[in-house]
Amino acid sequence: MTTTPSAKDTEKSTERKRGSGVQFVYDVLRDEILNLTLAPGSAIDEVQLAQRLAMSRTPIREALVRLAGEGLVTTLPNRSTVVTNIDLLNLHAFFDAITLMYRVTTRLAAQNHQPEDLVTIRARQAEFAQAVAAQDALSMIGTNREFHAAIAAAARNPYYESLFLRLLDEGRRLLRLYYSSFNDQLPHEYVVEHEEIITAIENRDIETSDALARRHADQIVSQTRTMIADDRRIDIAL
Amino acid sequence: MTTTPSAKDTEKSTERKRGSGVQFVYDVLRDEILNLTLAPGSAIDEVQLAQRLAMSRTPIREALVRLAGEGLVTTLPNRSTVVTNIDLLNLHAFFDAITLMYRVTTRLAAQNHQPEDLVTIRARQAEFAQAVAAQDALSMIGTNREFHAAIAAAARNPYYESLFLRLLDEGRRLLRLYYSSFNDQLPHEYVVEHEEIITAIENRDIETSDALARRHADQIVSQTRTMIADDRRIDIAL
DNA sequence: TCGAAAATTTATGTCGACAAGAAAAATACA
DNA sequence: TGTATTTTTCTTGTCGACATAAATTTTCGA
Repeated sequence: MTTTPSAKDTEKSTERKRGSGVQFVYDVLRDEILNLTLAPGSAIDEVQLAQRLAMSRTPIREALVRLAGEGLVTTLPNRSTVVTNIDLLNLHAFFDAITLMYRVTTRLAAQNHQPEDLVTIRARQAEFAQAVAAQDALSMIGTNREFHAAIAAAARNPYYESLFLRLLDEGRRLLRLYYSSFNDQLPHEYVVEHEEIITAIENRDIETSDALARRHADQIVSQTRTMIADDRRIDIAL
Repeated sequence: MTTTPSAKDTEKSTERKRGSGVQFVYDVLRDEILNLTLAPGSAIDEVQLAQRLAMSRTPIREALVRLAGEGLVTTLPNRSTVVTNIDLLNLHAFFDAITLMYRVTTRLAAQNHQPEDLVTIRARQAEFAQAVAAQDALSMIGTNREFHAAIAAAARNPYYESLFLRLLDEGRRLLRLYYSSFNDQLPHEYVVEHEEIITAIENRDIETSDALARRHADQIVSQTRTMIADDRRIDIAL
């Protein structure tokens, strides 16, 4: 575990454009955190990262500051920065907030969407349906996020959008912990619910959009709760 | 305009603890941005700031990254970072979001507050009432923020809390633009409404809390809208 | 053998410097 | 005189190095 000569080295070392350094580190770290490649609670060594990504510590630190702002890492003063733990005790706050954001963004999408938004939303839904057909649980999580992110974009409210994206990412991390038991027929129900949501948005039916989003969120929340309840053994690992 | 020998130099230069640099810059910049000491749209010169605060550019850049994450500054790639403009065109999104956050945090405070929360909330309310009595518009803005921030803390939902704080700060910046016409009897109404909200929270009356918060928010929004409508001349300055 | 204090090591926070884009200025050409 | 091009200047992005705080190890004493 000292040095990681993994298969994901990124092209040449010196072939990076000026100004892309921070963004690159940010993307890599963010992805590894959300994929649980970097375990919650694990420390992030700046020097090691600098070696691995072949750059100085400066852009790495700036990326870490950014990630800290989004709550993905936690910086202990004068100490190491660690990947933020998944807080199983405050899950109710998470579920409460994400449910509200599902509802609000869907409502506002019904109200404010432009024609091109529906094209994007349908494209995301197609990708989600494809992931479901392929029984690819990981891909489902990702494409489901993008579907709702597209709706949030159509809602035209950057404040809701940014919170919602943050919550969706947090959920992605949470589901990764428990994605093993993803072999029931629930995913197909999600596909149907997505279709209903699209129709409601298209019809600019705000109340129906709200109701559908709420039902959808409740469904997701209760399934996630079940997963967690079924799999308590992981808790002690945190 | 080159060097600014203003009256706010901060003690000696070398007397700063290790690790406090970024936080210090962050606090200074944040305050100056919210007070409009740094005008929206104005560029931030890293070198000049480094000279003024007597430190290297590194901690300043990290503070800027943090501020960018909160939307207070905007970083143009390979270009200067500027204080984020107040977007008067998307105000409806702002009002929508802040109204919802007023409601949600007040609801949840009624539901989740602990005894010590009420002590804090009452203290903040006393400070607000004092600002109103003193006719100090600037202090009203600040103490009003702290009052609602205390309620948000009692709501025990960090997701709502962080969004709400961000919105309250944005509102503080907005009101600064228009705080001149603050000489009517409205502030006293706010004091009364605050008292009613406290009572509803204390009684754990969720629905009343919600209704009061909504009315309070509508009041604030409509007053702000009026201010803006009365004072269009500033728009061209942006 | 155990515990406390001192020394060492490790990693972070900060610094000054250099290089590469972008804006501004200067020059050349029509 | 106006426009295009080159040059200069200026600011940002990145780097390597040093200093300091915390963790770790070592040493000393009871």
